[in-house]
Amino acid sequence: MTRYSDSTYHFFDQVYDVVRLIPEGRVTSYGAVARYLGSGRSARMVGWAMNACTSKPDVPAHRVVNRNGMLTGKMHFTTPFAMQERLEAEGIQVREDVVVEFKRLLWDPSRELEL
DNA sequence: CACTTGACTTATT
DNA sequence: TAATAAGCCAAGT
Repeated sequence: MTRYSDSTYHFFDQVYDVVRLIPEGRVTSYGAVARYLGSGRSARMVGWAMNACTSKPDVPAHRVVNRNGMLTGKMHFTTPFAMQERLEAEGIQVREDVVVEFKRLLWDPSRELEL
């Protein structure tokens, strides 16, 4: 198993916790999660964390897309279609690998959680 | 140790 | 509005 530094592992947990809070039928972006976690974390790190979450079925990774609503991570799922299928199963329409009405469905943790 | 890569985003041209 | 550059930061080579 790949080993990560303690700080990195902690960061992974933070990302997973936020992703688990995304309501069904909503989506968020890597950047939104990174901003919510703050403290020098970049969107790339969030994507990197998600890449390691494939073995964590309880993390709704399909609800995390890039800032344009594009399903950039679809190729990392069990099948390239799994991500879109899961989204559509929640009532989220996907067209040309992009979430329809993304702007309306966006769930920004730093705004929705309104700390 | 230097360079490339990547589930990203923002700024600049 | 679209293409490019720059910032990002850990891992892999």
